[in-house]
Amino acid sequence: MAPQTRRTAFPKVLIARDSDYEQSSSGEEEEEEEEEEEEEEGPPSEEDNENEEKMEDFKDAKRKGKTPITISLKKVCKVCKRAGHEAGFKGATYIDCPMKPCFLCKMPGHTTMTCPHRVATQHGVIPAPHKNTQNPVEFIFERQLRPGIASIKPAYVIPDQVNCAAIRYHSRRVTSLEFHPTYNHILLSGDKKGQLGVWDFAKVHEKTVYGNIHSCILNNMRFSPANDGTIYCASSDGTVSCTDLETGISTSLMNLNPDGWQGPASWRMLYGMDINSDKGAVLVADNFGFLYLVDTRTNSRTGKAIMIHKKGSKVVGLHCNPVQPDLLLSCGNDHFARLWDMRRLEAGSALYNLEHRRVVNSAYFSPLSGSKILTTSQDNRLRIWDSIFGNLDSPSREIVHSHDFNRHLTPFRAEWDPKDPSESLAVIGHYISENFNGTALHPIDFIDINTGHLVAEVMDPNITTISPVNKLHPRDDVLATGSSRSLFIWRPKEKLDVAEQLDARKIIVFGGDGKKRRKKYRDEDDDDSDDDKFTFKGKNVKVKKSEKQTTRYSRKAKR
DNA sequence: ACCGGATGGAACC
DNA sequence: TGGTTCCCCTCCGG
Repeated sequence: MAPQTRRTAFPKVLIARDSDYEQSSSGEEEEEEEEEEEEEEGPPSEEDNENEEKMEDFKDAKRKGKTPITISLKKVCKVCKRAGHEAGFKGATYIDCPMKPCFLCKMPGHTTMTCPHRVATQHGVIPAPHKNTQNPVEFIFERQLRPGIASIKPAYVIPDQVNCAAIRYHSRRVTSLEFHPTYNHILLSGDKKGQLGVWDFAKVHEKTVYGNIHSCILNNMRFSPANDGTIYCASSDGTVSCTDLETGISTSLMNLNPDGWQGPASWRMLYGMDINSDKGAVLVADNFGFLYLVDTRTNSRTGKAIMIHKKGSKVVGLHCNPVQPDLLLSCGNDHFARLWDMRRLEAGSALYNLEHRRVVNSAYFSPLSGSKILTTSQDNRLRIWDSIFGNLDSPSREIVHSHDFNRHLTPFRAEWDPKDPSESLAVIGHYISENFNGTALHPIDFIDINTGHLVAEVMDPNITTISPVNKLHPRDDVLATGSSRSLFIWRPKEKLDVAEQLDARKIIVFGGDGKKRRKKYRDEDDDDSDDDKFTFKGKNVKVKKSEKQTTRYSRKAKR
């Protein structure tokens, strides 16, 4: 939204040659030998010296707001523009630029290949300090609660095989997922365009897409606790909607942009949302730091907007404590997650302010006891804050994990496994790719947040896109993934029979696809009716025509 | 097969 | 404080 500007002067031209360094430029070398300290990196290498002059020029031009055009006859790193190394894929392995801090843990001196946090079985563990050992709360916990907690943790069950079809009914990337609270096979999905999909993944072909509820990003959705046929959605169009899933009839409970588009400075977008059934309220928060309450009985806004995060900053997440209805957790772009008492909601009155080094993508209470908080921050760390064994002044544990990509992707959020009685299993997509048998894949990680161990990485050679949106089923061993525009359902491999495993390999992309895309495969004007038919579990479903398409989840091959 | 665009945040000054 | 520029593994479609 920032205004586009044009360069006013022609930039300097630099030429780097393979043999000895020679330079031709647009003319006079003013202030060429101006003193300037090189950025603090290790000792300069041969290549550094060779290119010093060029770098000076580069910086010089940069200072004047002109980016020089570098005509390179020499192989140069695309990241740091220096010779002697090259960042990028070597086969399916990505080689980092050694001049940059580690892309995983952000510390200088090594790359992701050699990062100590990259060891698979001990993924990025920073040991948890065991605090407050003589704390009376802990004493009571040990006396009264510990006996009720199984000492031997049940083995985790990991849904690691795509078993029913991948579906692609969204025309833009998926931004949110929610399982139906009572129907086990219904998955709701929202996308960047504001479309809401309802998918019965047991009857694979049964899907409904509501395209008229919102006009842009569907950021969060929650089922009504009172009526599980009703879903609330918060969108970047500034409205909260309440939709009946049977009829598709939707009402708008609140519209923060009643006057339409008046420019980016006034356009309000709704991000975080949760429902407090105890108070009969839908809580939503916007991109200017404000919280709004909507009464679910009257479907109308109550009270005034409350500033809960830094003025002008986006509040991306809200979560009500599952046990204590008065506790509210929020997180946002001001680098904080904040804990609030619903009875005393006013600017600056948070009970705790959980500090992070970067933007906080999500903050969730643990699903059963509500005593732990799991946050995902753009500094590539998951943090666990424990209100019983720790205090909320600092995290009990930090887990280094690659999820810091920002633009063009839905933000990664670590999600609890709602079925895990020990409240220690979390799932989160992985940004940087790993080399799996020669294919660069972005796995979905299952992490034991008590130990920091990577319990499992789930991936499929046909899914080459990044999977930032993941949700574990509230009752079944099922994982739902939103990756680009596609949805995937995963189940544990050992629970699939042979036929199901074969099915999983056969049927891949089907369903209403974008018309423009389908033109790629046929020229005639088309609607949904003339796709090839395919039988899956006795149901007629539609699949793409070409053989390639039926064996791939995504369109493009990656090498 | 290439390339531009949609985009958000941070680091500059 | 605001305007400007840059940014390391996107992904789609023209």
